[in-house]
Amino acid sequence: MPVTLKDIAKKTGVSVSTVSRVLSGDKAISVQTQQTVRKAAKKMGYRVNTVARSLKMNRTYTVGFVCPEITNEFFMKIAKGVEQELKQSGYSVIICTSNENVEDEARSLRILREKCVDGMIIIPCSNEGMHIKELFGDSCPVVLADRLVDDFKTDAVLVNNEAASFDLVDGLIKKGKKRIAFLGGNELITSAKERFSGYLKALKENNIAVEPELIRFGDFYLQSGYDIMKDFCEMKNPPKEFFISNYFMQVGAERYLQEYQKNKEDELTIVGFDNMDASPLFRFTERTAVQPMVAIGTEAARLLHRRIEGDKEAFPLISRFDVDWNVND
Amino acid sequence: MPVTLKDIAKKTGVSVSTVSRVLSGDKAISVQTQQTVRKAAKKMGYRVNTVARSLKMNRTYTVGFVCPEITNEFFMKIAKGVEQELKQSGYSVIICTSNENVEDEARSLRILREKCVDGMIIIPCSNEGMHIKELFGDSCPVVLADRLVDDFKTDAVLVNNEAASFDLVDGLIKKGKKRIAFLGGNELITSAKERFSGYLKALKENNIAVEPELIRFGDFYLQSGYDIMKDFCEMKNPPKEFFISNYFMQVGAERYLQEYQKNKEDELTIVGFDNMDASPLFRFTERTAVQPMVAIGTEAARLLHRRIEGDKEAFPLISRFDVDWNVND
DNA sequence: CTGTTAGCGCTTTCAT
DNA sequence: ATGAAAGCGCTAACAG
Repeated sequence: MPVTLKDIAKKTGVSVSTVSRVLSGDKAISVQTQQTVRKAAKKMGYRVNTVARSLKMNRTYTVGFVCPEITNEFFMKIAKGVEQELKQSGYSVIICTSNENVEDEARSLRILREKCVDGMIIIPCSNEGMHIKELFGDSCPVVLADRLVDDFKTDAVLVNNEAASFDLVDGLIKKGKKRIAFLGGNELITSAKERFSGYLKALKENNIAVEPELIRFGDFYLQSGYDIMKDFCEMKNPPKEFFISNYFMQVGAERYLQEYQKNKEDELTIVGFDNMDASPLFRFTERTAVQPMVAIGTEAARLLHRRIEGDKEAFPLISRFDVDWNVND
Repeated sequence: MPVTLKDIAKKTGVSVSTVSRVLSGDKAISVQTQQTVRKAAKKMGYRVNTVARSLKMNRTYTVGFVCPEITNEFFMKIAKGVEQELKQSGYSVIICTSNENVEDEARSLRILREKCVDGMIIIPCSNEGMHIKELFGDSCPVVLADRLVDDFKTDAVLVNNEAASFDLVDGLIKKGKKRIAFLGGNELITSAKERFSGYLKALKENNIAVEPELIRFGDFYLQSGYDIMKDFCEMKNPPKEFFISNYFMQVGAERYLQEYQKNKEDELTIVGFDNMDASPLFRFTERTAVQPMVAIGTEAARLLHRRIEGDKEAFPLISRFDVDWNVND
């Protein structure tokens, strides 16, 4: 049985409230008593029961983080930023997954709601936000990261997707490339949409006609990158330049090329989003826009913290980071 | 303000205890009352407050998961197994990081202890276990994953490291290779030690003398793989076969080779542990032992669950998985 | 400076 | 079948 304040009170002969005061650093206690209590607490191995404290204070010092997939390095870098930042203010983070579907997402949100988290950081798995609004709308602050939802306006932290993908595609065009294939992410998702806009904008500004057969959408995961790259390569007149919307689709695309194109002397070029530890091993990926993943998490955490503390300013606040640039080789 | 049982009681004219009974599925309540209460609860948007429930029941239905680094795909696959499995029994998981140091690990453990988790799954960052024992030793079940600690015997789930690395090294030797370099992980860590034993055993059984200059230990992270590979390649008489102790060190080693050896026609061969999405892009890695990462998590979770439910059988229980084999190309 | 008291929201005997 | 009452461990007025 864990030691409680009562046990310490009994042992030291003071009241429970005095023990509570000492242990929560109340200065208005005689040095004498402080010492006695602290010593006893230490000796008895006292650990505060935060469940009881939370019930009393109506504050759990816990925030929820929901993302589509927990083994995804991109999401976890954001989670790392969140955790690092919030830890400093005494919060812990419960990480939940939506497994890329709205039902699981809603389930996770419900659990977190019942655990009485003080705030939520969500990387939504779709463009739907009603379930978020219903559960947390007016009771607990919510910050979105990486993506927005259509039907719930709240604080969010993202990157300048359109500008970055414009720059990437425009760069290829300036080098004389005109047939640039587009490997998109899940079309429901903000970042996929915005990166596509950037692509279109670059073509338009350079007066290049859109070729619908050069545009394909996947789901931001490896297999879709593999499959789409395969389809492109099997066209009668395959493109040689590619914009790939995220890291995992790059891995898939590079794997396809590695398996089936290794002996061909084609000069293929890939540009796209993000850069991870293994990226320098990619053979065709040339230039990438790299999101400041940890910083996205840190910023989302800061924003959330402000809201938890009661800051009502400029709601909703959408914060956009610029990407960094990476050149391979 | 969230709706409480009291609110529902007031609204429906029954007592708080009746509402509680209905909502926790007690059958000994008139169908009439059940309906009324349920309807009211739904209409008012009632959500149980698990903080209060936990305090009363002395059970939080929360377990802690502590690992050295949250952005590490290997650890997160284990976490995924844990989360998937435990979710089915109504538990949620708080994931914390030790940042690869014992102080942070102890800090995380303390927080989890204060949050009154029902159990712990730990991937320890070193061979030290006293802080774990002191905090949880007799109050709350602890299962270790991937690694053991020296001074605290408890349930654990690992793989057959020695046998796997023996097989890998022996395989190279049988192909006539005699100078196999060893790139080790953090020497404090079980898996690093056991993989080294397997290497030594393979040399010994094949009557090959150990060459100390072919043995180097890193820390299981990319940079150490890079650095050690560099050192090996800069020897007067560099080895051509390598055993690399984990995936991240493989990435580092492959990156070094990619940067500095790309035009040389050396026939280098790498074997080692684990296989991730990007592994097929590795140029030199030939054969790997792949740990069933998700299954390790699942098993650890099952074990923990049994202990939480009070199973005292055969303590401590050490469960070892066999690895799978992967051949590149 | 310290003790007494009340109560956070819930579950659970014990009555009835 | 239902209600009254106690209490989980803690904090916070309010007294003194």
